[in-house]
This record gives sequence, C-alpha cells and structure tokens, in this order.
Amino acid sequence: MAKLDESLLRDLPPFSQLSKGQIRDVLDQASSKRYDPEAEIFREGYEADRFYLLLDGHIRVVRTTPEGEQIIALHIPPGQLFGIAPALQRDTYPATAFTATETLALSWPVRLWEPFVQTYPGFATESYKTLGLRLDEMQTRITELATQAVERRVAAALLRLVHQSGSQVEDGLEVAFPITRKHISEMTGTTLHTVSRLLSAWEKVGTVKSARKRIVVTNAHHLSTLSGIEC
Amino acid sequence: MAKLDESLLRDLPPFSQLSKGQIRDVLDQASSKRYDPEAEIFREGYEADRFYLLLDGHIRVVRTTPEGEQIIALHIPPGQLFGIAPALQRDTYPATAFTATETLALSWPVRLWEPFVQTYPGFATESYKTLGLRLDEMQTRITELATQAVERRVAAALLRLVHQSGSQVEDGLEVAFPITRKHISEMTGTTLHTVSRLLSAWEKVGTVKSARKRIVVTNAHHLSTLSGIEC
DNA sequence: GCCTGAGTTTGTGGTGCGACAAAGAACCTG
DNA sequence: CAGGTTCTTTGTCGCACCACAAACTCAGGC
Repeated sequence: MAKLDESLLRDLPPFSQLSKGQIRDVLDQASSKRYDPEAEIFREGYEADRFYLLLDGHIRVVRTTPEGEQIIALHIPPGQLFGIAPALQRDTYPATAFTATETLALSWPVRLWEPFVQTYPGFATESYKTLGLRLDEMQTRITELATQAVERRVAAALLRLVHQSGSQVEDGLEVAFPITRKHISEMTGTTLHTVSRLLSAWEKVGTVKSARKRIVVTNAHHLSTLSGIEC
Repeated sequence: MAKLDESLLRDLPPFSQLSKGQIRDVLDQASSKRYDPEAEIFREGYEADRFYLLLDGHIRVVRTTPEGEQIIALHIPPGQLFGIAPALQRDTYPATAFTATETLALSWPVRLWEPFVQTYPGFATESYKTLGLRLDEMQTRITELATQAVERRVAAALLRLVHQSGSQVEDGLEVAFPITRKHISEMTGTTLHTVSRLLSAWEKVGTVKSARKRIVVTNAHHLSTLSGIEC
C-alpha cells in the first residue's frame, strides 16, 4: 500500500469537515490501490464488500444487458465516492466499474460505512447529496431517451461530459479521459456509426474537434442550442 | 386532520421497529390529508418543504420536458415514503406527484427528516433501501430505453406494474389503479398509438385483457418471454 | 520499417415506429 | 338522453435511424 498523506482528503467534500486526527483514522483504515487503464474495479452482481473514493483518474460505471450490450450508467470524476452500494442497503454491486485512465483509488470495507455516517460530520450529508445528483442525472437521461432525437441526446451527453470532467484547452473544453464513439453511443442509446456521423458534421461547422479517443468541444453554445440544455 | 390510529404505521417497514410511544410521537407530528384522483401533491422545482407517506391510493411521479411532454418517473404503491428530497439534500422537488386514485397520505416537515433518521431504529435503513430499489429500477429503464425495441419495453413496463401494484383478479393480475395507453407510453418512451396496437395484438393472443383505463395481465409468462425479464 | 488490430469514416438500403388523420366507444354532466 | 369530452382503435405515409459493408487511419509491437 502506498504511503498516504492527510492532504489527500482534506479538500474532498465527504471529509472536508474532519479534524486532522479523524482524517488520520479514515486513512489508517483505507486500502490504496493503483489500476491500469481499462481495468475492472468491481463487477455487477458480485458481493459489495468495499466502497471507494477516486483520488485520481476516471471511472466508467457500466451495465451489461442480457444480450451482452454495454451501456454506461455513470462517469466518476476524481474526488468522488463510488461503489457506495452499502449506502443503499445493497449487498451486491448494481453495475461494473472500469477505469478509463490509470487510476488511484482508496477503499474501505462496507462495515465501516455506518460508523463513517455516524461519526464523521458531513460525511452522510455529502454522500447523499452526491447520490441525489446522480439520481437526478439518471432521471434526466430517462426523459431524454424517452422523448428526444438522437442528435439532441448526443449533444446533451457531450455537454455533460465536458461540464463534469472537462479540462480547459486552447480551443475549448476537452473531455478529460480517452473516449471512443462507441462509448458515447453506449451513453446515448445509439450506434457508434451515428455518433461518428454527428461528430463529423459538428466538426465541419466548428462545434467540436475530435481525434482518436479525444473530443474537444469548441462551441458549447451550439451544443446547448441543439440539446435544449443551458450550460 | 383525520384521527390517526397507531395501527396505521405499525406494519410499514420504515416504522415497524418502533415502540408504541415512538409511533405515537411520529403520528403526532404528521399531517394527514385526503386527495381527489388526479390531484397534485407537490410540484417539480418547488420548495421541498415536506416528505410523505402514502397510506392508501396510488401516486404517479412525473417529469415534464421543456416541450411540455410528460414522462412518468415512478409509481408509488401504498405504504411507501415519497417526496423524500430531504434524504438527498435537495431543497426542491425533482418531479411532480399526482394521485392516480383517491388517496390518503401523511406528511411531515423536512426539518424532521434528520431527527427521524437519528432517532428511530430502522427508519434510515428502510428509507435508503427504498431509494436503492428506485435507483436500480431507473438504471434498468435507462438500459431498456437505450437498447430495446418498443415491444420489449412495454412488456417490461406492464410486468413491473402488475408486479409492484398488481391485484389478483379472476383471470390474472390487474393493474391496481386507472391507467391509460397514454400513461404507458409516458413510461416507455413511445406513443399511445403504438401502445394501443401492442395491447390489441396481445389481447388477440390472450396475453392481456383491457378496457378503458384498466389492464389485466392474463399471461405474464408471455410478457416475460417478450421482455426478457423473469418474473 | 512493416504488420496487426483497434478505432473511425462513409456509403447504401431497409424498416420500426412516429406523425398525422379520422372515426368509434365509453363515460360524464345537466 | 343529448351533447361533449376523454379514451381508444385502426389506417396510411414518411423518414430517422439501424444494419450491414467496406475502406481508411492511426498507434503500438516486434
């Protein structure tokens, strides 16, 4: 296990209200692990024995249909808790977590969830707030899938990506991790072919720039207009 | 306010572990209200000032798109908490709640949520378990919307309806509240026309019986096969 | 460098399902 | 029971999008 520094947690919402000693305690009980890109952290349906905090990197949380198609439920940016099945009294993970990049994460055994909630001020509040945001986003995606055309859904997905995990680059906002046309199709319920066509069209009118596994949004306003979302 | 009897809560999961005195306290702080069918209980975007327990009747939780289309997020069967925005640190309701039938519900001001969680054994556990189930269902619906054809989605929606709120009748399981083709289309992301055609076809082969606002599933197995869900 | 595989682009055709339309059936009110 | 409203059924048409197919491009390994 890597040596852990208190400053790792000091500024992260679930732990920001804790004293130095409390942070020390939290860290003492954590396991730290580094993952290669495209590694599996936990798997859908398996015993939910730990919960996680993403320190560095990006995570894709994925569900697989009976037919073997994958759909992306969620992206986790650094600093967030994930795999928090215990918060919802689940004993198996409802989805599979893959790393999108090289990744560093802490984890704790589920039996510590309750003590954390009871003991640490702000931990419960922040955890449940995160859950609320995710629920909200899922509801929004359901609404989009149920009512809107592919172009709007892809535009909305791109906006969310750069909003949640975008890094400022010279000519716009870039998705902060490698992402393929296939991945985007798995977020929006379409095919990689359709996504490719949309990106090509948008590139022609200067809305995005893309390369292999990289996407830069150069005109977020245009996507806003297309998707009906303000940003 | 109606007179409240302790037996109302004794057998409901969030309160089942409470003593008589505790139940008394919970009831003393509750407001009880009766609603007509198709009444609005709370509205999306408005201040989330109370949380609710459905004693009798059925609730539809609905989201409205910018274009004014409605999509049904959730059905609440009797005995469940709803409008539990405070559990997720939200200060506005993320959706609107309509009654599907005549309805009786209790409610409490949000400031009591935290005390309930802290004080009453089992309350937090049961509330968060419910939330987990809803999250799971939403994830399943996203997956369906993203990958499956209309027929499968409608079959799956019907199965979920009779599973969660079905009442045994002579020739099968009947959806326990009035429901139109339009409502089903708003659960599955299609049009009432397509739903009508599907129900007609299924009626012809003896899978369902339907009348105005009523649906009876007479052959759940057939729907299972269509939807790929076991029931 | 060359080779292989993964990711992307673009074309062509077919179709599931939405859009539009219109009429019928059941219920509600006075 | 007349008249309106709400819910349902059924038809026809068009097209957005998927399925299939093939070629192109880039990155990494040997």
